Amino acid sequence: MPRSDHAPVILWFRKDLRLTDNAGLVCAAESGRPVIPVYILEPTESGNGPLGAAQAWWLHHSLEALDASLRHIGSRLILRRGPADAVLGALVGETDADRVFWNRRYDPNGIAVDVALKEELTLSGLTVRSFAGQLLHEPTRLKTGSGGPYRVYTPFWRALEASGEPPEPVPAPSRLEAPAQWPQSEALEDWGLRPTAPNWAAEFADVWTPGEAGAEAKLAAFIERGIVGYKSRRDFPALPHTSSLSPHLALGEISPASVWHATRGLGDRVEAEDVIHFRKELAWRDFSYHLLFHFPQLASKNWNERFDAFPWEDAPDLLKRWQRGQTGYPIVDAGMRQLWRHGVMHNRVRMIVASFLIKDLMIDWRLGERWFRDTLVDADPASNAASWQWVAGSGADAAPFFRIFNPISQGEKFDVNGEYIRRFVPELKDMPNSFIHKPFEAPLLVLKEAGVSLGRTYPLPIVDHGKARNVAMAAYQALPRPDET
DNA sequence: TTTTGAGTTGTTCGA
DNA sequence: GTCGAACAACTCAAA
Repeated sequence: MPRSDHAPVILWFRKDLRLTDNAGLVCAAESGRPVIPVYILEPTESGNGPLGAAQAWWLHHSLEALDASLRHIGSRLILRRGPADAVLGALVGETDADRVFWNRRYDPNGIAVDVALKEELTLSGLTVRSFAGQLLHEPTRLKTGSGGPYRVYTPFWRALEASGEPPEPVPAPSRLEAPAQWPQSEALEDWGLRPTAPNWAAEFADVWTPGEAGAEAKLAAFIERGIVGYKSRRDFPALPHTSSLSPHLALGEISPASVWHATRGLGDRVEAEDVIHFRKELAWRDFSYHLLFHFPQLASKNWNERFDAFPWEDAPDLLKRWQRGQTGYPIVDAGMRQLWRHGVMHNRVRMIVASFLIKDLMIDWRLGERWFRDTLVDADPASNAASWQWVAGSGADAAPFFRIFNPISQGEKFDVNGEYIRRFVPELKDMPNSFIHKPFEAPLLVLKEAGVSLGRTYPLPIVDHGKARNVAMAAYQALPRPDET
């Protein structure tokens, strides 16, 4: 038998750290050849884009989990650092592999690297194959009637719904053939992905189990309990009715198609409306990638250029107070502290804190985007940028400028009993419900009984929301009209 | 080509 | 306390 029939396949893992519903992996397994799974830690300027500190923690544990899963099917994960072309070139030389498989990624950096790499490897005689699986549908699949990309979510959703279900997930292979000799792997510990001193990620492990099994457990729990009443209850940050799948999806520990199909056939137990609203959230993720694909500067430039003239404040002290959860507005502080402690923030609270940074503090949304990217375990280049622009009003299909969240009424509406506040802002835990969202309006006696001393145990508000709102409205109204630019 | 209906997530004010 | 209107105009998507 000619030697090339047994030349190994290199399977390059990227944002698809899973065995189930992994098209590239299945194809490699079915080739009947030895498979060499590899993960490459690429420099930030190439490949995956900047890796935030919180997500780096996650990645460490996810790679550990992936290696363990691979060992169960007779394989293992090879770890290498460096630019993808150099690393793959070296691996090909060391292993005599003649084909490289991967699943496609859709962020602009990743696309650029992959396109160049595919050409380079193909020219040097290798077979390169890439597969879909990071999104429900690839970002070029849905087009408007005139052939362009969608800019409004609702028509995008209708088109997605009308275009049929995403492909059925494919099962994990039961066995991978090992190469005669494993190439060298770097040690995960040497990558320094976890924080050392101070260990700000100490509580992450209480909340999260990175890896495919953790993702499946979260999904099962959500299908069992969370999805019931999802449409209305998902807005309440103290309730466990969001799926918490975003960090798992961000690194591809579970595929969006698997999640989509898991919400089928739930019968009478779950209202159809709840399923639809959950799927619409999955579709938002696709819509964000659709936007990013067609507007690669989504994270750095206003999608709507009119906003280039917005008079952002240069206020590093206020930015720091926001980052630390010391604004004096309890719902904002609770959200920012949840983010710091758990690497995540409830979706509704994200809107509130984002609105506060942009509209109350008039700080550039890009600074908020950057902070989220560094602190969220679910940091995603498309969702993060698209959502910040949505709140700023500069994005596609964005919030109108007059939609300015009131941090007091949002708190009163969605955290009625202050449960979420008490969890993350313990210095307010004894405040009565009537003032927990606005301690600055509480009579002295109430404060005293709750053990709160404003400006000492809990900050005074750093801005007056009412005044700040008027200033922001005026700034938005003063933006040049499109025909004046 | 032109027209038309519609557009994630809110707040405030006045009747 | 409740309710509807105003808060702006713009641009998209499809007929």
